[in-house]
Amino acid sequence: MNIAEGLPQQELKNQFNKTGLRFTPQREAVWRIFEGNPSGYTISQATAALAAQKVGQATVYRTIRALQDLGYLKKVHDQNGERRFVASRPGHSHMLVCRSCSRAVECSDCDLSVLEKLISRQTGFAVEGHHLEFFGLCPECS
Amino acid sequence: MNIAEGLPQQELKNQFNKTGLRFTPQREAVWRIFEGNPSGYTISQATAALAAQKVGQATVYRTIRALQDLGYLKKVHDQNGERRFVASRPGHSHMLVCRSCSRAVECSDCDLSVLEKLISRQTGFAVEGHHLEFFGLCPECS
DNA sequence: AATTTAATGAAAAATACTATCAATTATGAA
DNA sequence: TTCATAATTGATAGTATTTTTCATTAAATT
Repeated sequence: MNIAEGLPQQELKNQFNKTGLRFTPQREAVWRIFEGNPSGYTISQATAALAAQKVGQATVYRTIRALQDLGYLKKVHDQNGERRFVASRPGHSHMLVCRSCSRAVECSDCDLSVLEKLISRQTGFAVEGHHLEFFGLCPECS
Repeated sequence: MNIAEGLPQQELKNQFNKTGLRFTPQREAVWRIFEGNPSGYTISQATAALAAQKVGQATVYRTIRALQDLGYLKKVHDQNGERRFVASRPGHSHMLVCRSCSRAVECSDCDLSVLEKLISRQTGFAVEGHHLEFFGLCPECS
């Protein structure tokens, strides 16, 4: 039931290669811990977990950024306001985060265009996009 | 046209006093720079601006946190993904941030309950709330 | 195999944030 | 007002986080 379950490693490798980057064993190791955990990790949790696999701290930082840039990691905020990264599919979507276990699921994109029009009228802004994050209790924690 | 324009200093003072805190000249200085700038400040911008007014770094950190807790500062993300703080009224609301000048305006709360119900059905989550931030171009930058 | 390019990781550097504590300032009671 | 109490400040030290550097290693290309 992972967000990115069934994502072929090949797709990720291709995405890296497309921009001249290499899908190294270290980068694969980083991806694997996220792919395997729907609650994701804070940076410090990830560096700790990956240190056990002999992946250096700088590499973790660099890889998390790369995965973010490719759209395979998204940033969310847990109950404590701490920043976590969770596996996701590329593209715009919204995240729904459990306040108890931090499990995150991706919501299919919801149409806020009506809202954006309303806000444009109210404020005079040309609204171009939004970030939306939901929080609540996941089925297991309910 | 500031978000918090016309907010009486008195109200802020009362809010501080209500919890046993004092509205000191330093805290007032912090508040004033935010009140006067709809684009808000990053922490480092704020510490720099306030150092010129002889407000110490620790006090800036402490005061920003206090103003946040009281609801008079809200955190937004600018075009570079950097965290800024902008003056706001207490309570739940959404922020609309200009990608060019970082000017932020507060949107009256918009009803996402229909969306939340839909997401509950789709995911099984008990949705309790959300964070929503819009970005676009403000009238001046359009 | 030789060459070129990218990635790694250890360490240093830079940045961000928090805690400590003596001195100062405000508040309230007498 | 004066004294006692409590909160605040800011300098500094301390901790944590993130980025950069660079020599080395590994991968891709020729």
